[in-house]
Amino acid sequence: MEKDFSTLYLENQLCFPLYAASRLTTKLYTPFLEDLGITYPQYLVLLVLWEKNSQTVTEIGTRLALESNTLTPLLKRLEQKELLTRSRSSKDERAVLVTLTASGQALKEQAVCIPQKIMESFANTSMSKEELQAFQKTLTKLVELLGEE
Amino acid sequence: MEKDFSTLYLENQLCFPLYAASRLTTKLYTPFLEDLGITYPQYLVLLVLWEKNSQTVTEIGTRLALESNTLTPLLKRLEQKELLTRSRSSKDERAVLVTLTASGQALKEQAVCIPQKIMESFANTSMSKEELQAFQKTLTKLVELLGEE
DNA sequence: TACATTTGTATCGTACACGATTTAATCGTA
DNA sequence: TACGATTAAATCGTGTACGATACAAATGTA
Repeated sequence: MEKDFSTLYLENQLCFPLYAASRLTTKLYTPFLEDLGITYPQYLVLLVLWEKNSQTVTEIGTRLALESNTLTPLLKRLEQKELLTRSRSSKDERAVLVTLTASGQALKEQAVCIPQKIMESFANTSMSKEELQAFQKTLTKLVELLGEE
Repeated sequence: MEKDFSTLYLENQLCFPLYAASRLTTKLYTPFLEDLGITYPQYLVLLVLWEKNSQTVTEIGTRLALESNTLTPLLKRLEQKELLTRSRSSKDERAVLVTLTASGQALKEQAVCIPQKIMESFANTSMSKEELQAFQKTLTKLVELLGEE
C-alpha cells in the first residue's frame, strides 16, 4: 500500500498558485511602471504615500508588511530619483519621516490610469469583473488573517 | 472638482493583496522548511521533482514559471546540499537533466506532512476549508490565464 | 552541406525579501 | 534621576527574481 502523496501536488498547495500569481501579476504591471521609471515595490510605497504624505518608515512598513531592512534601501533609491525625502522626525529622533517631493506627488497623475489598464488586460478573458472583485475580497481577508501573526 | 484617485487605494488593486498574501504565506511555510534545511523556492523545485524525477531545467521552469537565470543558481545550491545532481543530457547536449539523489527522494517522506500542517494553521480562523479550496481554484485559473502571456 | 535561426543554459547586474544583529533614542519604573 | 527594556532604522549576509546578454548545440532551409 503506497503512501498518499497527493497533497504534495504543486497545485494542491495554497502556496504555489499564490506565489506564481503574485509574480505574474507583477509582470503585468511592469511595462506601465517602467514608463514612470519605478519598480513594482517602489510603486507600492508610492501608493501608500499618495494616500497620506509624510509617514515614518514603520508606518509604511506596517501598511505593506515590510520591515526597515527591505524599505531603507528601497526608499534611498526613491530619494535618488528625487521622488521623496527622508529626514529624522524632530518629535522622535529615532523615526525617519518619508515625504513626497513635488515630482513624487505629480507622479500620481500619471499613475492613476494604471489600475484601469490592468483591469482591461482581463477584458477578453474568462475572468469577469465580478469574479475578480470577489477574489480580491477573499485575498484581502487572507492577508488580514496572515498579517495578524 | 477633484479627480477620483480611489482606484489607487492599496487594497483596491489586485496586485497588493496578491503580493502580500504570497509573502505572508511563504512565511507560514518557512519554519517547516527550515527543519528540512531548504528555502521556499527550493521546496517548490523539489515538489516538481517528487512528482516526476529527472527533468530538464526548462521543464522545471515551465512548471514554476521560472527561467534559467533564477533556476540555475538555485539548483546549484540544491546540488551542494546533495539533494540532486545536474548533468548534460546525452540526447541533447544543450539540456541539463536534474535528478534527485537518494536523500533528495527521501526528503519527500518528511515533507508530506507540511500541507496538512499549513491547513491546520487556518483551523481556528474564519477561513473554512471550502472557502480556501474555492479560493485556490480561482487562483489556479488566474495563474493559467496570466501564464499564457 | 553551409549558414542563419532557434533553443537550452549560464552569466551579469540590479533590486528586492528577510533573519540576525547593531546603534541610537525613548520609555518605564524603581 | 539612573538604568534596563523597548523601539526605530540601518547594516549585513544569503537567496531569490528577472531583464539583458552570451554561447554552444541543434534545427531549418536554400
